[in-house]
Amino acid sequence: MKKDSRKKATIYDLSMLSGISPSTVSAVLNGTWRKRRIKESTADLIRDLAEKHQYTTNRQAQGLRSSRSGLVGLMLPVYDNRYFSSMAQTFEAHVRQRGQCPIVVSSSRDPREERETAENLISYSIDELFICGATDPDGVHQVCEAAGLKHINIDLPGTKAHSVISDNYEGGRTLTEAIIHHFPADDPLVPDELFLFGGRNDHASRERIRGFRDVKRALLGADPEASIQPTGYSPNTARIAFETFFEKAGRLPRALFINSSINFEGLLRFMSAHPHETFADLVVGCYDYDPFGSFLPFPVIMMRQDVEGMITKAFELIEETRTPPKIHLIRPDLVPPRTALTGPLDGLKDIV
Amino acid sequence: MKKDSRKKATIYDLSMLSGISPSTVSAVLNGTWRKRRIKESTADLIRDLAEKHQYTTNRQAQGLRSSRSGLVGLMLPVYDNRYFSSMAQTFEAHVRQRGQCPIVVSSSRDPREERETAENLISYSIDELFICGATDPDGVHQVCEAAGLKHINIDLPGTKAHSVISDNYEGGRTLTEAIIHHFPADDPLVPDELFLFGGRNDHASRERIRGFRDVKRALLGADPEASIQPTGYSPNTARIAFETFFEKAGRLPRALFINSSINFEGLLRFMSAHPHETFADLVVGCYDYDPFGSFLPFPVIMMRQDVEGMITKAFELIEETRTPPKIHLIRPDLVPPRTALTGPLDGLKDIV
DNA sequence: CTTTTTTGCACAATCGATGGTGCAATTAAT
DNA sequence: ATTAATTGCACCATCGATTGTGCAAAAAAG
Repeated sequence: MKKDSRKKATIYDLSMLSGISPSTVSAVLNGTWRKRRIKESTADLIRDLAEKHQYTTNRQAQGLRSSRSGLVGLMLPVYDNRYFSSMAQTFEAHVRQRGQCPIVVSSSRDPREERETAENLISYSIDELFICGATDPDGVHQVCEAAGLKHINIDLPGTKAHSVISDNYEGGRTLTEAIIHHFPADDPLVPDELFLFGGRNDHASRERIRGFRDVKRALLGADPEASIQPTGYSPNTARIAFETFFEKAGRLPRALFINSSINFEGLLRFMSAHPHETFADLVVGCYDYDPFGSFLPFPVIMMRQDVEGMITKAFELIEETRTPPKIHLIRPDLVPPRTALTGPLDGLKDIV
Repeated sequence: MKKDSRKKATIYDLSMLSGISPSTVSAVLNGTWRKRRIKESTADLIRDLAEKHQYTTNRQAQGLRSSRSGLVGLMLPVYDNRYFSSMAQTFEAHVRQRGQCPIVVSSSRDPREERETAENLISYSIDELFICGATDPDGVHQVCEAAGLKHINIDLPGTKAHSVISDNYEGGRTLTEAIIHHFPADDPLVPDELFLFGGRNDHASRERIRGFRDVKRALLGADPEASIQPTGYSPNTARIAFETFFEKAGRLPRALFINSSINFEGLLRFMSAHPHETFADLVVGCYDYDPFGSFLPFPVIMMRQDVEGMITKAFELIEETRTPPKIHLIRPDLVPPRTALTGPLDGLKDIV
């Protein structure tokens, strides 16, 4: 009876089997059947049949017709660190809860690749795009705008669409204060013992640096220009910066403000080439949270960005296209050294 | 002239504008035009027009017609740890290189959710599915099989399709040996000072445990049953196991074989509740690599699973459906303490 | 027992791209 | 100058679901 069981059943198959027209089958299965005044009994019949034949709707056909795919895109710079991977995890949970399907891609912080990635996603008729940590959010905006695609910026702000980002200035202040206060009153930090490494000339780095400087000036009385060492977002350039500093100064600073966990990995690389004693009295503040990072042999104070809060806010705002673009700040949390926070993993059932 | 510029141009638009038939336009733009004996000049004309109007093909329509979407799926248990996030990163790179689009989803180690996730991906007519770390790979296989979808298991093996997994037995042996050899000859480890925590009753855990026991018996002469403490793959159950042990024994074992970085996070949670001295002479081996984990205050020996190797092998094998299902083992690498390996992040350009 | 209203569903066009088929016009062969 | 072969492209059905429209049959109103 059934044709090749390898081919999925379609509404036409169900139509043939039941003698009911394809349009009615469709209406029943997509829930619009009441509006179309289909008899309850007819609906039941079709639903049974659909179940029996394991019918699932072909989303390509559905999407073609309705020009909505049920796909929601998230564009990330990279997957492979705790900040972005928890972003992906949280995003996915939200999307699936709305009955849609997440499609997460990375674009390597390259403006051209960002635009091409967006184009590519658009060719799949995605319904919405979350642009996270883009180097050129406004470039991506143009592409989305041209296709009439709803979109929102996360992590790094743009000027053409709403943005939801970490409160980098306040976060930078808080972290800097925590670093300074970590030193005892009888042996306090002095201005040229506290350096900021990492980041580049983007909104997040600028704001964090501004917070860093403001607090440094206020609490330590001075803020030498040289205490800011932007390195880009790469472990390797950060490593080189640490090496260079170390060779010049003969030691690391007593205290480091590291701009991201990616840059922190640069410190790890530096560490692997130097004996443990090099870090005996080091204090690190890192703008990102990584559970293992929190337990290194020296005190590591971390800022956990509120990923859940950012994603939630972004979902609220993505519908909002009437009001002029605005930047929404989400406060990050200070995480003291040796702290293991719970995360998305804790949502899973504990099966042994 | 142009209609709503918010709507993407279609082959019909280009057809109207050029006076050339849609089928010819299509042939030119999808590359089959030589086979269809289209004049070079006609092709040029259409390509110019396509460029001018920023034409991109509608993948839904294309997919509907050809029943191939260009989407390649990866199903993960979770995103949020370095092993799986590097899996996602590596997978994406391979897929994009083949001109396809990655679609990564997580399924929480829940057999039902795994099958439903697969169904959902299938409804998007994905071309291939990589099933990574699935609790019930054979269940997912059934779903794929019914839809005629090519698929392959990674990380945890199934019996119905090819599997590419870490060489858990050899890895387990190597790691156990490394732990034991980390202790000096004048104060060697004794059998009941080395415990294995984490994992559950899955293929990976069983093989690692087998390697652990074999080496332990060979090098230490005995292997008490109690030295294996499966906890499932959750930070919290692992934490509880450490707490329980600690309360009973008054201390942690001198050496730990931890089954995964997720379980290692359970140790972090335990650590946050105990003073630093508790871990003064601890040696840890962890079956997974995390750069920050490698630099904890005690020696941490890690096994890095060869994600790149596994993904590469999986892409080779997924085409191979004639031969009976086989398990392909990929050797992991031993990573000594205080080692910062490079990873996918290093592929990015270093922009400051 | 008509006329009007409501119910229940079928028909057919549509979304955009693809590929088999057919048919002029051009070129080559005889 | 015919016939045969080749070139260049148009036509049309198709993939599967959606939706506006139309039309019988059943029910309600008169």
